[in-house]
Formats: sequence, structure tokens, C-alpha cells
Amino acid sequence: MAASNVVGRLADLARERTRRQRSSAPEWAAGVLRDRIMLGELLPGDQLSEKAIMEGLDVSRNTLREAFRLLAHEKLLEHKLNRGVFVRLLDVHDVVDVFKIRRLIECPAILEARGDGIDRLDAEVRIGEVAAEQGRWQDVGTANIKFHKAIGSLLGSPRVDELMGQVLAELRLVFHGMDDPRSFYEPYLPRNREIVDHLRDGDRPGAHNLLEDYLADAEDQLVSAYR
Amino acid sequence: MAASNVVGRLADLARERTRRQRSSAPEWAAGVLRDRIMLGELLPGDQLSEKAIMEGLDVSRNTLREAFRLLAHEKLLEHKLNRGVFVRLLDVHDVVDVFKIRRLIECPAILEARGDGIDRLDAEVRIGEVAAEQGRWQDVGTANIKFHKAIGSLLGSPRVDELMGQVLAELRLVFHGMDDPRSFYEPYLPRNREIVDHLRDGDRPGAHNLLEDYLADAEDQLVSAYR
DNA sequence: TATTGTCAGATCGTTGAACAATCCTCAAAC
DNA sequence: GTTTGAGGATTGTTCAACGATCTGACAATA
Repeated sequence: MAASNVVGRLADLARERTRRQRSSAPEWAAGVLRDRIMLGELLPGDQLSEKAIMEGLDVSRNTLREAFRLLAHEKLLEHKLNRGVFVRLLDVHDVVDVFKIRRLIECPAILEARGDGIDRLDAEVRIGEVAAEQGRWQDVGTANIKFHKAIGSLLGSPRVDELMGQVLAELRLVFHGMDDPRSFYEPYLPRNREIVDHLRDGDRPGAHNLLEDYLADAEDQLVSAYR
Repeated sequence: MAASNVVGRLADLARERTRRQRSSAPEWAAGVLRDRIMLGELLPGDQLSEKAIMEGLDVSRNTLREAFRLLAHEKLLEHKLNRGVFVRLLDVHDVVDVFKIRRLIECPAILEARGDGIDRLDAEVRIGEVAAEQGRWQDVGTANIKFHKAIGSLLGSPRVDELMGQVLAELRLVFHGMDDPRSFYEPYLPRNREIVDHLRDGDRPGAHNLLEDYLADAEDQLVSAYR
């Protein structure tokens, strides 16, 4: 992928940062890059050339380097000394570890689901169902991810929320390598609905078991994609 | 605290970075600052003036700003726009959240303790006991932290290890505000020994209960320090 | 043909200077 | 005592420059 294509994909974004946003230039630039990575416009393995990106974002090289540091810690970018900065490629060990973390967080969290927590989960499932009816499969994926982030947030811990955000962002990178996101997301939508229905019935252990099954199946599916 | 005192505390560290270490200058600088924070030489609330620190570390301002970004994501520093960079002050909500994460990780992890995992825990307790005999209370604290990091590592997850490292580093910041570290660490040494003894006897549920009690007591003690 | 060595160009890593913006402190005025 | 304004310090960002490193192309050699 030529660096000029990276610039092309960034140049169509007008510089939105204004002084009213209490956001520094490195943080703004990191945000733009983060969005583009999440949307799959910058793909795993892509090199982000400083020269090209600084021109595309209209910031100085030093500012961009600060932004790169911000994103490296989010595990979205990978710094390779003297080689440059790349969108991260996850390997199968990453996938396994990501699911280990998800089980560690989501399985106890689901047991904490009550009233408005269940409402939040329900809302995300509903958003996914509407998107599926309209064939917007990327939006189905987004709603699925938000559903799982909402499960993690049932623990009421800012640090867990941040970790879940990061872990699910990493998974997003995995999905961008998939040819057919629909085949991945579609079977899980009714399973998410089933989890919420069990919670509505007060059957938290049942929901917990369904979630465990989902995590195992999703992991198997992604791991097999690496063979 | 005057900025000149910050420089004084950094100037006595000779520049150790050589070309043989595949480490960039921002990463080196971040490492030096990280060590100083962990050792309590830079305290929570201290402002790290760019001018002073760049002179102390003998790097350029831009390089230092990259290092600051690296440390901000580790939650050791806090960027305040237009105000500068400060060593983080944790409040009581931080402490509560840190212990929530520790329970989430350490309590399931201890149930995984087997053979060489137990050996590793035992070794850290032993190091703490030797340090206590010699009255080296900061080293007792370090061994205690390593003991708990080793518990987390029983899960065999690189991301969990990284999170535990960060969370325990945050706790380190809390300890630096304490007048009497001995009174904090000393009672927990025999409790760590008791946890390991239960594991040696194959009594993992017993060790789990002891760990839960420890985490509750330690949290209470730290939370009460904020009143 | 395959391998090795050399060189040029591109890119990254870092430095330093400069300017604008923001914040903080202090003195003067009310 | 409170408010305002000025000055200095510091931060935020840009730009240019130079050195280091890497990559790819090409020539020479076996």
C-alpha cells in the first residue's frame, strides 16, 4: 500500500479541531487516526509514514510523533525503531489473550446485571437488530461490540471500562481482515437477544452460561481464521 | 516544590543509554522518570517542568514530550493542557477502583496456583521476610508488590500482567504519601506466608479466602488514609 | 544463475530555535 | 478587600537541519 493512498484517505477529512475543544493537537490527531483505524480505512500492517500523515492531517512532525505515542499505548499502532509506525497486526496469541481477558471480565460482570444495566444491554441488541434488518453489517458489528462493552461496564469500574474498550478495539483490527463480516456477526445477534431475555427473566446464571458459550464459539471462529 | 529540586534529583543519574540498547531516547527518558517516580523521588502532585527535566536528562524538549506521552498512558503522569505535566495524585475513587481490579484478577488467579507458580510466590515472600529481618521496609513493600504481581501472572495472560503492573504502580504512588510504610507492610508479610502455606498444602480455596480478606483489609486501610 | 557488496535515496530519530498561546503572579487602582 | 492589567514563565506547536538507519537497485564475482 503506497503512502500516497494513506494521504488520500486522510485528506478528505476537514480539520475539525477548533479552540473551543479543550483538546491538544496531538490528541486531536490521535483521535482522527483512531477513527480511521476503527473504520478499517487504515488496515493492520499499514505503515503510517510521518511525512505523508503530517501532510494529510496538517500538523507538524513532532506533533504527529506525540500522537503516535498516544496510539501505541492503545495497542492500535506499533512503533518499530528506525522502521516507522504501523497499524498493529494481531496474531493468534493476541486473539487467545483477548478472549482470556474478556472471560475474566464479562463472565463475572454479567452476574451483576440489574434493572437499568439490562436496559442498556437491551438497547444495544435492539440497535444491532435494526441494523441487520437494513443490511448494515458493519453497524451490526459495532452494536455487538457496544453490547459487550456494556456488559463489562456492569462492574462499575472506570479501569475495566477502559480495558474493555482497548480489548474490543484490538478485536476490531481482527475483524478488518475478514472477508465476510456478515457471516461473523449474524449468528450472534439472536444469541445476544437470548442473553438479554434470560436476564429479563432474572436468570443470570443462564445468561452467564450463554455468554460463556458465545465467547468460546467466537474465539474458536477467530482462531480458525488464522489457519 | 521548586523545579530546581527536580533537576537536582535527576542530575545525579549519568546518561546510561548507549547505542547498544535498542531503545529510543523518548523510551529511555520515560524509563528514567518511571524509576524515579516508583522510588518516590518524584512525588504525586510534583510538576515536571519541561525546561528543568530536559536539562536534567539532557534531551530535547520534543523528545521529552514524547516521553511524557508514554508515561501518561501508564497513569503515572497527568497532562493538564496549558498547565504542564504532573505526577499523578490518586484520590479515594482511584484506590477503590484499583482494588476492584485486583479482586477481579487476583482472586480467580490464586485458584490456578500450581507447582512452579507456587514456587514463584514463595520466593517473593521469602525475599520480603529477609528484607524485614534487615529492616529494609521499602524492599518489603517491593516484595509485597511483586508477590501480588506474581499472583496475577498465574493467569498466564500478557495483558493481565501488563494491567497488574500498571495497577500496582498506581498503588505505589499511594504508598509514597504514607508516613510509615512499615506499619502498612509489616502485618501483611505473615499473611502472605500463610497464603503460600495453604497453597503448599493444596488448599487453594483457603488461600483464596485469605487473599480476599487481605484485599479487603488493605483497601480499608488505604481508604481510611484519605480521611 | 545466485550471492555479495556498494551506493543512493527515503525515512526515521532527535535537536534546537522560534513564535504564539496560556497561565500565574504581583502591583496598582478602586 | 477586590479587581484589573502587565510582565514573565511555561507550555504548545511549527519548522529546519543534521545524523542514523533501512531499503532497494545495480554491479561485480563465483
